[in-house]
Amino acid sequence: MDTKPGNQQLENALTDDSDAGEKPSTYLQLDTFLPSVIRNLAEEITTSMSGRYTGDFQLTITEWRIILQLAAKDSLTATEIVEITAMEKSKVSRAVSHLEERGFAARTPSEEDHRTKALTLTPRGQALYGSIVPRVLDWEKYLLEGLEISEYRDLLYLLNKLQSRLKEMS
Amino acid sequence: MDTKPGNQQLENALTDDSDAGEKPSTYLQLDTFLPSVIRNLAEEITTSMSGRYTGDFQLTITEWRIILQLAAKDSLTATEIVEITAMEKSKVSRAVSHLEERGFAARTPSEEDHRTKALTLTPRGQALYGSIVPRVLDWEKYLLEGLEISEYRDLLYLLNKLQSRLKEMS
DNA sequence: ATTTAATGGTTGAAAACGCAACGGATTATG
DNA sequence: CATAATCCGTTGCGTTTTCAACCATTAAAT
Repeated sequence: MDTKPGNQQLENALTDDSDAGEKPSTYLQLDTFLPSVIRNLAEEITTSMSGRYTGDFQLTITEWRIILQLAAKDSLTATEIVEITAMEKSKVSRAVSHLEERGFAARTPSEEDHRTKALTLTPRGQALYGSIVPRVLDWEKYLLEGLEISEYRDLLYLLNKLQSRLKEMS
Repeated sequence: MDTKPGNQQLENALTDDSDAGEKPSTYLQLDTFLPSVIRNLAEEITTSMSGRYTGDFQLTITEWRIILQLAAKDSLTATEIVEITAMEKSKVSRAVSHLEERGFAARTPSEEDHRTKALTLTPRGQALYGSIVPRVLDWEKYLLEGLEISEYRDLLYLLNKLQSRLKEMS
């Protein structure tokens, strides 16, 4: 049944008598399970909003996320983006390459550390950012009509707290 | 500079004098921008937790998310999963195929509507679920030590409210 | 009834991704 | 110092994802 070779541990777990067949004793309540709730929400947000930059501007979500970071900090290193966004480094690397090819971003080798490169938005990249931001803010405004201002503040606080907790854990 | 043909709209936007060169007037505050905050958080949660099922059990995140849904509702249709998780339908389709090949899930053609198929976990799939859940709950418990119980409740409430808002919007 | 539209799910082809391995640069260790 | 270990970023390769087209079935419209 199992196509991949040599994962006896999997088979052991599955033929283990515990829980097999009946409803497992340890049951996972889905609608209060944060990983699911947050991921589903994130996915829904993305699909709802991404039309504002994928269509006319032909950006992938990954590229847009990188542009957001670069616009906010002016200059960043690839690993810094990785740390902030929790994306794979190869994913970042290739997305930046693509942005560079299209003239939206630039990679400048650092003076101090010759391993790193400073990533920046080109003027063209800033113009792109400037074109997209109003659309996105418009969308955001619409979204936030669903929350009281105090709720918005609380939500950000709690999400940040969770974020800090994850940093502690890793 | 632009490799793709025929997107004059993009070029128009970029050569438009508004915002070009200088810092755009409409600036996006990143650390209070929910799409970024939530997506980064979701990504961090995934990378932190996914080791609990990808390693020994050789499941992709997508497959695990589907298993979670099937375990919670016993029987679901592909589009129902799509609606709940906001994943692409082809993504779901192929992931389910894979789960079926490995004997974890089954597709049973529906009686009423011959277009749909009822998706279920096989006993083997339930056993897999039963093996993973404790690991995941263990991780969750650790994560939630970062929040007060009232905060946890508030967070869920607010995330749900946001979710509802998104449904309204679409 | 017959045609038309909409829905559920699958699939081909191209793009994007994830993992592991790598090369060059720096830091730590003996 | 030399040498090992670490770090930054890129790349090869196999897998997954995406987008659109598609088939089969059901619902709506004329």
